[in-house]
Order: sequence, then structure tokens, then C-alpha cells
Amino acid sequence: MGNSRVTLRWVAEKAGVSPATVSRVSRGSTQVSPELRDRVLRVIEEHGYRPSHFGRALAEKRHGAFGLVFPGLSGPYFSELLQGFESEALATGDQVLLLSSHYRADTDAKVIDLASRVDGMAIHAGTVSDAAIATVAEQIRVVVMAGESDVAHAWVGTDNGTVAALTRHLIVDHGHRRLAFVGHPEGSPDVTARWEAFRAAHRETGTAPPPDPIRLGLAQSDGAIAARMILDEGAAGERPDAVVCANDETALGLMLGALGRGLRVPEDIAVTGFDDLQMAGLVRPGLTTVRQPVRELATVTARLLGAPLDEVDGDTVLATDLVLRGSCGCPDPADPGTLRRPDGMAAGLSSPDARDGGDT
Amino acid sequence: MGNSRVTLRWVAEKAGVSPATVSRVSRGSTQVSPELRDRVLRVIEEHGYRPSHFGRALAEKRHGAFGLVFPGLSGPYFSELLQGFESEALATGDQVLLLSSHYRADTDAKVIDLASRVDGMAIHAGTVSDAAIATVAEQIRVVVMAGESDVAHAWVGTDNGTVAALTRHLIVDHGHRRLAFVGHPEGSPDVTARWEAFRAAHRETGTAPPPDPIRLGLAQSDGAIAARMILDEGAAGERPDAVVCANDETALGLMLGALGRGLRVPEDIAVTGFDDLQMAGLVRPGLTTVRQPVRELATVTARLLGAPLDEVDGDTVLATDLVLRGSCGCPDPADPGTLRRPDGMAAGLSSPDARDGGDT
DNA sequence: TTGTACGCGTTATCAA
DNA sequence: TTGATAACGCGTACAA
Repeated sequence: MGNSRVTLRWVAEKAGVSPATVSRVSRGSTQVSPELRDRVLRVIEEHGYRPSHFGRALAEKRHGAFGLVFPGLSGPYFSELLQGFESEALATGDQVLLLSSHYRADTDAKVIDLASRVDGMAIHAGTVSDAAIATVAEQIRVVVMAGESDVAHAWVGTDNGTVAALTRHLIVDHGHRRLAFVGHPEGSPDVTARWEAFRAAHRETGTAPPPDPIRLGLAQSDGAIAARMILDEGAAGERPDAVVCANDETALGLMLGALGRGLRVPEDIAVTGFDDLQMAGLVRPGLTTVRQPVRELATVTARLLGAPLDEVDGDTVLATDLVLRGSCGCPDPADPGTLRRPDGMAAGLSSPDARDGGDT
Repeated sequence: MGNSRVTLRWVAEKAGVSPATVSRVSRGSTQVSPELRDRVLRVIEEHGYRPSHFGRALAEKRHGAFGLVFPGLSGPYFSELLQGFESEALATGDQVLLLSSHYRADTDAKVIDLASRVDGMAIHAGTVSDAAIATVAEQIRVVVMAGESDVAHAWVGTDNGTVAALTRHLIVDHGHRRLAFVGHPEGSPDVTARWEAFRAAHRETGTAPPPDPIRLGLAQSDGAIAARMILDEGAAGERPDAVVCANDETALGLMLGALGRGLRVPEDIAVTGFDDLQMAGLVRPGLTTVRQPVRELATVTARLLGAPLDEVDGDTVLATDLVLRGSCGCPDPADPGTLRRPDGMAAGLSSPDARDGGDT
């Protein structure tokens, strides 16, 4: 057992060749005679030699790994981001070091420490201080995702301005006048931009916006809390007739709360989200939302990190689309189509399009 | 900029001391005179010296990192697992290398490669082959989570048997006779155990179980698909009167689908889950489920990896609890209490109990 | 207290 | 094609 003692030198001695030869064989170099190659391979197989990562990293001055820094880790948004980034990195043979700030104070230090063991770092906007980003950027390439940055080497974001089109749609096309916004603008650059777009649309249409957003987090449970705050309190006449949520999760939580109270969506209250999660097209009514290419956000970021030194383009803003479904009052597009039954019922793990499930 | 050229030796030369002294200062050793200490610190500050991780790892023969291997990454379950593991590892100064199999074929190779750059590895059950686990276990400590294993050094799981109690409750206390099970037993050890417990309860109560489970994944969208399959097809009389879902996510998706179709839960159809996600207590009716200590599963695993060599206990099975709420037909416990409005409305990122939201 | 010298496991350069 | 030998950056006995 234990091959921790099986080093390159040890293999060399055992096979009666030089360390250099073992190194060449180990990495598949062709510059070695078949005879020696076989002899070395035999020893490698037999004793389970595996090149040490630190040795290799030290000699190559390269870690073969990227860092990924998030504020939190929960929810479909981060899951998707994580998946996209991880599979892109894996494709190029790079590993992923994950760091979640958990909104703790020592995050800056952790990030700087992380910088010494990766070749590049992706940092989600709103996670660490600009000072820390700048420090890291002196050592390795840094890309900020979902927000602008002038200290990182590049940043990748999505167009939150589509929320203005969404808001105009609610006001102009559906005649809503009492709109509410659920989200915490101070908590993230994305939500800030969405709240601003929400207000801009009010200005343009000459409608009075609510003085303040309903400041809640971005989890589905926050939507459920919002449902209680909006639906159970205040007279029916004072209730907003449309709620623009900062993301789909809260919108779904809100819808669930409304339906559970016997309210009708969109007749009694219209609801919209942001992201276009898979669930958005599966609920009834379908959730009107803004489609954001979350996975692409992650893969573009990963590619920027791994890109040759030639040049990192700088800024990238990915387009977003308004997706109209039933929850805003529009006719729900071909519902059965959206929910088409999969061809094979046994759509479990073996199915190519099976989503990785929650559990196990 | 760039401090990549600032090595320990370089600092030593610059400060006019020996490399050993710089090393001592760098790690805060007291065995150095205040005078030299200051001189060295000044140079370190000025030029932004940071010890190279590979150098240190090579010398100390320790990576200061753990590997975490999952089948997929989506859903609250994995988010929670990830968070728990990551924060526990961070607490001891260890970094986390993440590997998601995405159900790809080359996972075994990736895992074995990962093994050479971490001090220990946590592997979720059902992710990689036993052979690969055994190979890794020869090099470093391996703990399997959410499933048994006889090749790893230890495993940590939770008690899925409570599903039998849940099923009995539906049959005996609520008089349901036509039960369905949503989940893919072949897809994961946990679901296998839950399906078995579901069937065992039928045997014990002399009730005929369904011949097959409804084989779907574990995402919320699978629940929505299940809703379509169960509710839109077959005559009302053939419809099951209770659905036991393999996890909360599918149960919530199913509930959402039922409510969206104007059905009443639990009057028209009872629904149960597994996990006790936060949403389970927030929906109306509340979701009857089995509480599983997901976070503890992760932290226990992380602790086992970091534990001193003395001894890893071997197997750990964490207890689970039956949580009865309205979705099975029980009276929903103090609903407003569950949804109590937070004291401060601005419960965003700054709030200590704020959940990390989905987005940004 | 400080410095010297070696080892950690690998790759790369240069001769042979 | 093969083999010495020198980095790579740091920790640490050991000596001074």
C-alpha cells in the first residue's frame, strides 16, 4: 500500500535508469527507447508511482489550478456558476480551488492566501475588497464576474438593463401602477443595477415608483417571507398589483406563497423574476423573467483565466432576454410543450439530459 | 507590481540576513532578535513577499488542502454540503479542491489525479468506482459521505430508515392506500435505502406497494415533471392519494405543480419529502418530511479528514427525524410562527442570519 | 540568536 | 537516446 515513498528517483533506481528518463516516460515523451520505456513503465505500474504535485508545480512554476471565490454557495445561481466554471476548468486539465467568503471578515486574507496556490482567480463581484483584488492581481490573473471592476485584469457581467424593459412591460402593456421590488440593492452590484433599471422605467413612463425596495435576500425562502409581508399585511387596496423580484428564486418563493394563500397569479398579483431558471418554465403560470446566461458567465470567466497571455479583452457584457410567460399577465406559451414528458421515463442518472439532482 | 520574483532568498539578500532568518520571521517564530525581525519585516512589507505555496508544501510534505468530490453540484442539498465542508475546512486553515464528476467517464482518473494534491479526500457516495476510491485510499485518507463504503477509511451517512416511519404514518394514521414513490433508486445509495424503507412499511402494514417507483432525478424540476405525470394522466380514481418523494426538492416541485393545477394539498393529494430544507417549513401547507442533518454530514466528514492520525472511528450514522406538517394531512403547526417576519426588514447581506442568496 | 547546508520531487539544460 | 546536474522556493537539523 502507500505509494507515498515511491518517488521519481526511487523508480529510477529500481529500474536502473536515470531520473530524467523516468520523468520523460512519466510524461509520455517519445525521446526514449522502447526498451527502457517498458522497463520504467513496469516499475511504475508495479509500485503505483504517481508524480508528486508539488514537485511538478515547483519545477514548472505552475499550479494547474484556478481559484473561484464566491460570497455564498447556496441556490441554483451559484450551482450553475460553479458547474460551468468547474467543467470548463476541468476540460483544460485545471483543478478548482473553492473559497466562499460566508461574508466573514477575514475573507481578504483567505483570498490572498489562496492566490499563492493557483494560476488565476475568478472573484464574484461584491465578495472581497478592491484592495484585496488589487493585491491578488499583482501576483496572478484575476477576473471579476457579475460586476464591473477596474482593479482586476478583466470582468464579465450580464446586462441588467433588461429589467427596465420588463418594468415598462408591466406598466405599459398590463397597466400596473403599484409595483414593488424585492431585493437588496446594497447587497450586490447586480441587484443595484436591477433596482436602478426598475426605477428608470418608472421615470420614463411617468409612474411613481415605490420609495424603497423590499430589502430581502435572494433565496427562495426570502420570497416566501416577501409573500407574507406583501400579502398578509395592509388592506387589499394597498397591496401592489405587480412584484418585480431581483431573481427567480425569490419570485418562485413569492408565487408559492401567493398560490398557497389562494391568490391567483397574475390576476390578483403579477410576479416577475430574473435568471430564467429551469423552474421558471415549469411552474404554472410560467414565470415571466429575464434570461441571463449564467453558465456562459462562468465559462467565459474560466476561459479568460486560461487564455494565453496574448490579451485578455478587458470587459465583457453578456446579453440578456426578456422572457414573457403567464405570471405577468401574458398568455402562457404552449404549456404542455414546456412540460413535455421525457421520452424515457427512466430519466435518472443515465439519461444524458438528466439534471444532477439535489441529493446523493 | 508582480512579486513573483520576490522569493525568500531574495528577501534575505535584500535584508542582509540568511534565508533561515527570513523563514523564521515569515512564520512568526520568536527565535529572532527584534532588530533583525524589523529589518526583515520591512523588506517583506515593502516588496510584498508571500511565501510560495509549492515550496512550503514540498518542504512540509503537506498540502493544506482537502478534496471534495460530488456527482453534481446543483440543488440546496449540495450547496449545504459544500458550505458545511468548506467552512469547516477553512476553520482549520485548509483549502478545498472541488471536483464534480458530472457523471463523466473519466472521473476516476480525475479523482486519482486530485489525490496527489490534497491531504485527504471526501467523496460523495455513488460518484466514483470503488477501485478508484481504493487507489486513492492508498495514498491519502478518504471519507465517503452519504453512503457506506468498505474501501474508504471511514464513511458518514444518515438514517434513511425514517422513511419507513413516514410511510407507515401515511398508511396507518391518514388511511392512504395508493402511494407513489418519486425517485431513482439505482441512482444513489440514499434513494435506494429510502425506496426500500418505503416498501418495508408497506409489507409491515399489509399494503400493496406500487410495483415501481417513478424514476426521476432529484431536482425541483423533476418534481414538476412528476406532477404532470401523476396529475394529468390517468383517471382521478387511479391517481395516487399520497406521494412520497425521495427529497424535498422534488416534493416542492410536485406541490407547486399540484397547486398550480388547482388541486388541494393534502386533501386531493398528500405529498412528503426528505431533507427538511428551509423551504419545507415556509410553503403552505408545510411539507411533511424527514429532517436530515446535511450540514453536520459535511462537517463531520471534514473533521474526520483533519483529525489526528490517532484513529478515525470508522462508521458514523447520523440520526434523522420525522417532521410532520400539513402536506400529509396533519394540522399545520402554528403557521404564522414559522413565517414570522424578521425584526429588521433590511435583512440583506448585512444581517447575521441572512442566507446567502441565489444571485450575486 | 544566526547562518550553513541539505532535502523535498520534479523538470530542464546540457553533455555525452 | 541517455544521464549528470542544476534549478525551483522553502523548512530545518545542525553548527557556529
